[in-house]
Amino acid sequence: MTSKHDAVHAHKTANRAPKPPGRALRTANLRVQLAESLRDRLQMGEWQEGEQLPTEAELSAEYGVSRSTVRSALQQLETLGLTITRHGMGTFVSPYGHAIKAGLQELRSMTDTIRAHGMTPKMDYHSVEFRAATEQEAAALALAEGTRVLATERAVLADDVTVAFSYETIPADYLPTDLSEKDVHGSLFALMDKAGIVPSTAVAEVSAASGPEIGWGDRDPETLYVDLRQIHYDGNARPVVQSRTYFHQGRFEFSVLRVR
Amino acid sequence: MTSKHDAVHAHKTANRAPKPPGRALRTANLRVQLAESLRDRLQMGEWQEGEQLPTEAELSAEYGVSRSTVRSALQQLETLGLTITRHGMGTFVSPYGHAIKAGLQELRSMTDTIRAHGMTPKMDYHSVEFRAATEQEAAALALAEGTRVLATERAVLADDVTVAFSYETIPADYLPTDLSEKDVHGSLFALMDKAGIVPSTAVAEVSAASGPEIGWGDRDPETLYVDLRQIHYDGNARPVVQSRTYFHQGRFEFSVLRVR
DNA sequence: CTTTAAAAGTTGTAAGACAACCTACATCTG
DNA sequence: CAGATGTAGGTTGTCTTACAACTTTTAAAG
Repeated sequence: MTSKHDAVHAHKTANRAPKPPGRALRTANLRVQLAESLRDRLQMGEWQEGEQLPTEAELSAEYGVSRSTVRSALQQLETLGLTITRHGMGTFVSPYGHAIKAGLQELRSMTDTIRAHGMTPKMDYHSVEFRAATEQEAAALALAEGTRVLATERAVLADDVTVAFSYETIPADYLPTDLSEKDVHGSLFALMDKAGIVPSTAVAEVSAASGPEIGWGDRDPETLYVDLRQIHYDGNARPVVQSRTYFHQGRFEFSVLRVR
Repeated sequence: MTSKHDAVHAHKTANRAPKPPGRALRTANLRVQLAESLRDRLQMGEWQEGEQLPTEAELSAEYGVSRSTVRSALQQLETLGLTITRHGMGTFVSPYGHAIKAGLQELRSMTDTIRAHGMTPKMDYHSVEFRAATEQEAAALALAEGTRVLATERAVLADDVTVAFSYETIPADYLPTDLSEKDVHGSLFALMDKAGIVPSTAVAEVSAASGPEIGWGDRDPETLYVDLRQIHYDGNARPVVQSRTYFHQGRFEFSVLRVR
């Protein structure tokens, strides 16, 4: 329709470009692109909680895709718990509040998650280092032991308050070849993006933790943390990042939207 | 096709039965029923991790539904992270291990979750009480203040080890009318099921906790807990249960499958 | 043996038709 | 008038058919 939502088709034609062989495709499916577009509009607050979305026919006309594709995208949103579709009535924004905007079930960078909470994110790098993978890391990332990895230690700040300490490990192969320690700042996802690596799934183990060995700088050793141990995978289920993040209890609550 | 998968159609015809008005439908959609059937088969381990599922055409023939419906169900599984579908190749079981069998993102009773971990669940009721809702409870459950609720305190055991303390509140209206305190045991989901209430979504807030006020009986006051505060909703997004569960750190780790 | 081409199998998208469901309004009935 | 009933229009649910796009296998050509 108008210029607003042409990204869907822009991608479609752009995919004819010579593709890097053996690499995970950016994402070919129309329905996935459409779902992402709608998800963005939802998270931008284009529709209120409980409000009805455009009908399938309207979306079909607006995006210039078939109703089948629109239905696929809408069903994806419903499966994620973002919308509720009722036979004969329409599709509505589900009323689960911020869980749909910043729920743990949706894989997003911490930067984005903090923004979704309405705060300003910042990353303070404590250390950045290329080194050989430890045995544990090699196992988690399905690498040969000793493979070079980038190891980072960062403090995550929201509105200039430290909300988490985070430790990440990424195989050096999955980063731009000319990268040096000095170039590492901001979002790690952005770096991997440049090398064509797109995390699409993650498994997170949740537990509680406390103790002086967590983090650095001025802090209370009695502090409780939510300990998130994650492994991120790309579209081909290949592990690409291992991370461990300690969220400062009380400063950054997060939610999970659970669906049947 | 054999009798094995006829449940899908059994439901279809059974839905002609006189429906209780104003009640959330059990689940009308064919695609949802099919997805549940496939999910059950996945969790029963019918296909190994990485293994290819039957093709869309095969499933269509096996279940006697159209390929569109099969696709809808498969896309639902993919959105949940249970499978990966590749253009021109097929649909495969995703290799994310136990996260797909007992991940927090899927709403299941604690009983089921413990079983999915390969352990035997048990509930020890510490107190069961009908009383008026507190202000906080009334707000969380969208009730008039003072509405009668069932309040329970339970210890959750896996293989006879206490893994969590749990506090639940359910509006009395949503339970069988003739229910008395003595009748409350085992799964609360089972009780609500009898009254036609089916939780379909939940929002869970995750944090860490510690202190002597958590739980009862013999225990170390230094113990760390993962604190899960949940509100469960039925298919019409009406809140039906409020709960707060403290998982004993180290005794019951849980995971979240995050999807983009 | 290597390269290229064709074929077969699988998922992705489109279009059209009709069923099932919901709401609102009009109409009938007592 | 009040309540039940019918009807029309809008929306989602399912099915059918067709073809495009992608992957692997097979066959043919060099």
